[in-house]
Amino acid sequence: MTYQDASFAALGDPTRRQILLLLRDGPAPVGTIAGRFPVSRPAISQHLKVLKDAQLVVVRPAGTRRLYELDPRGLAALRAFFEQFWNEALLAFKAEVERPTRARRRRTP
Amino acid sequence: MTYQDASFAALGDPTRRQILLLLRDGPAPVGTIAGRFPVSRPAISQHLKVLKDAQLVVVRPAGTRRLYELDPRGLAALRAFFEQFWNEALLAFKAEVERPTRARRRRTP
DNA sequence: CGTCTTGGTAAGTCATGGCTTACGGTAAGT
DNA sequence: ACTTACCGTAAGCCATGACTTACCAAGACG
Repeated sequence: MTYQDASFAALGDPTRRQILLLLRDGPAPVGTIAGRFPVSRPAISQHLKVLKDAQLVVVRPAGTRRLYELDPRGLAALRAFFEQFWNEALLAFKAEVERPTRARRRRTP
Repeated sequence: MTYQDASFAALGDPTRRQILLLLRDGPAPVGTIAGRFPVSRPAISQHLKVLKDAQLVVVRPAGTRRLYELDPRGLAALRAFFEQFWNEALLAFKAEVERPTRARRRRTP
């Protein structure tokens, strides 16, 4: 499984998306993150593992705690993918619209 | 469930992402799409339903066939979300780096 | 009309994934 | 050294979801 596949799969879960949104405010330890969600701490640990495997977050040990923060690598990759797809889709739309006016009648003939 | 939730969930499946990539080349009927994948036609129909509910594709009946094509609405929404998230994440990174030089020693004191 | 093509839906199977509790392991504080 | 705080992992449960086959509706076409 590529990192991109893993990233999209990771984004499929609402809790994981919320975690990413939360981490925009800066690094946070597991306990703090878990405190914001109605699920157990191990559940959050598992989500963080998925996000880490997808290169969407990185860990940094700090004493007995582990600080998680956003990983620019995965985020940049996702953004690039979207940007490219969007552009190509736009081209397709244009080509569609500008297609040699086929049966494009005003009023009824 | 919001359209955005539905969109991200829809992107979680590799086959559905492939379908979207395929539809960049323009509208296609179900049979043609199904022919490109190693799964049955009903499976594709179900995937298309998910994509439609997520506003990522639209259907247009054409005789006995149904042409599926990309839906700019959902795609634009996703792109906007990513763009915003990326920008905010960038700000967070900057704030992180430019934080009042805390214990930033050159060489060892 | 009858038939053939096209495709959506129902029902059932099976794997996956998200959750929980229980446990173990490491660093900090006394 | 003993205890406490923090967190990852294992094991098991259960809902969800991706797939199959079977069936049915509707437009094209002789």
